Amino acid sequence: MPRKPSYDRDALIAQARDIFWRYGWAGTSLKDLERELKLKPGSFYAAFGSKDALYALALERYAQDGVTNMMDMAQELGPLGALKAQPLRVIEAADIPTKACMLSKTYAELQARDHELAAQARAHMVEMKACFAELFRRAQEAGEIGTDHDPDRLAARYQSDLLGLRLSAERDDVNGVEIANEIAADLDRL
Amino acid sequence: MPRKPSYDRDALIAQARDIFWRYGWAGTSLKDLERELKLKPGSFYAAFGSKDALYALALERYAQDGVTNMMDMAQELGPLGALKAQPLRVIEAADIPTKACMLSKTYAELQARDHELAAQARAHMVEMKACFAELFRRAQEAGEIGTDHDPDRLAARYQSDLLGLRLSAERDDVNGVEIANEIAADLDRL
DNA sequence: GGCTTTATTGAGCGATCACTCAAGTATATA
DNA sequence: TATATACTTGAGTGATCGCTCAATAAAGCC
Repeated sequence: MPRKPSYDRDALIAQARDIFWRYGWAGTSLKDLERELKLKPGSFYAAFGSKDALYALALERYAQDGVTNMMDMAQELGPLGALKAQPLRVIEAADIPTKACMLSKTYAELQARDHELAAQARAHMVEMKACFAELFRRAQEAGEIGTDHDPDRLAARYQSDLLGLRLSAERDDVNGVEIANEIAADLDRL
Repeated sequence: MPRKPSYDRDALIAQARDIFWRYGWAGTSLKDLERELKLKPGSFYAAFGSKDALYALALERYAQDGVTNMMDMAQELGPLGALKAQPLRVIEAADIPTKACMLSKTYAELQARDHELAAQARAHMVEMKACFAELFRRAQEAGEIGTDHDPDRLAARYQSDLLGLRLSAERDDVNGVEIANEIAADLDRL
C-alpha cells in the first residue's frame, strides 16, 4: 500500500557528508542541504529527523569508509605498505571536498560546547588510531619494522602527523606531497 | 571635552581572542561576547565595528604573540633549543583556552566559504612558518644541526607536526607529552 | 555651572536559523 | 478501479542571528 521515496537515501547521506565535511556543522544550513539534496523541509525531516541526525549518519559513513579503505590497502600492500601509502593517498584523492579530516574538523568545531557529535567524532578517531596500531603490530610481526617501539605509541604519532599533514595540505603555500613523503619515509627508519 | 571609555580595549581584545579561540567564529555569538566582555550592543559596535572586525583584531594579537614568544625563546635557549621546547610548551601552557592552534581552527572553519578571516589566518601561518624557517637556518649556521636539509622544508614539516600535535592533544585518549617529546627528539637527528 | 562631546544603554530592526504541519499527490494493494 | 498509505510540498513557526539608533548619562573645557 505504501509509496516508495523518490530518492536514494544512501546517496543523500554521502552527499550530505561531503557538504558537512567541507563547510562544517555551523557552516552548513538547512537551506544548503535542502538545495543540494533537492529535498523540501518536510521530506528532509521525514527522512532524517534533524540536521544533527543526518550529520551523525554522515560521520558514521565517513569513519566506516576510512577504516575499510585502510584495511583494503593493507590487504593489497601489506601493513607497512598501507601505512606508507596513506599520507600521499589522503591528500591526492581527486574527489574529496577538502583534504582536512572530517573527524578532526568536527571535533575541533564542537568539542568546546560539549556537543554530542564531538564525542562521536572522538570515538571514531580512537577507532582509527586502533586500526593504525593494528597495522603497526602486524608490520612488526611480519618483520617489516623493528619491535623496539610500542605499536600504540607509533599509531598515536602517526595519526597526529596525518592530521597535521591534512590540515597543512589545504594551504597552497605548503607542499603537501613533500611532507607526505617524509612521513612515509619516517616509517622506514623503524 | 570628551569622555573616556570605561574599559581597557586591549584587555577586551585579549578576552575576545580567548573566546573566539575556544568556540570558533560561528560558535561565538554577539550575545556571548556582550556577556563576557560586559558590553551592551551599542558600546560593542562603537568600540569594534563588527564581530568580524573584533575577530580580526583577536587573530592579529594571537599571531603577534606567537612569533614574539618563539623569538623570545630563541633568545634564551638558542634556535634549536626554542624549536625543541615549543611542542611541549604549546600543549602544557596552563592558561590557554584550547590546545589547538587558533590560526588553523580559523582557517579550517572558514576557508571553504572564502571568508576574509581565513585568508588572514593563512597569512599568519605563512609568517609563523617563516619564523620557524629562520630558526632552522640559524641552527644550521650555529652548527646545531646539519646543513643537508632545506630550512624551508624543515619548517613546513615542523609546523605540520605541531598542528597535528595541538589537535591531538585536545583528546584525552592521546598522550600529548609523548608525541611532543618525539617531535623534539626528531630535531636531534638533523 | 554651563556647554560640548563622547560613552552607555537597551529596545528593537530585518534576516536567517532549525524545524513543523496541514494540504495535496502518487503508488501499491485489494 | 477504489482505498489506504505513504511521500511531497511550501508557507509559516518561534528563536536567535548580527546589528542599529535614539535617548540618557557622564566627563572635560570654558
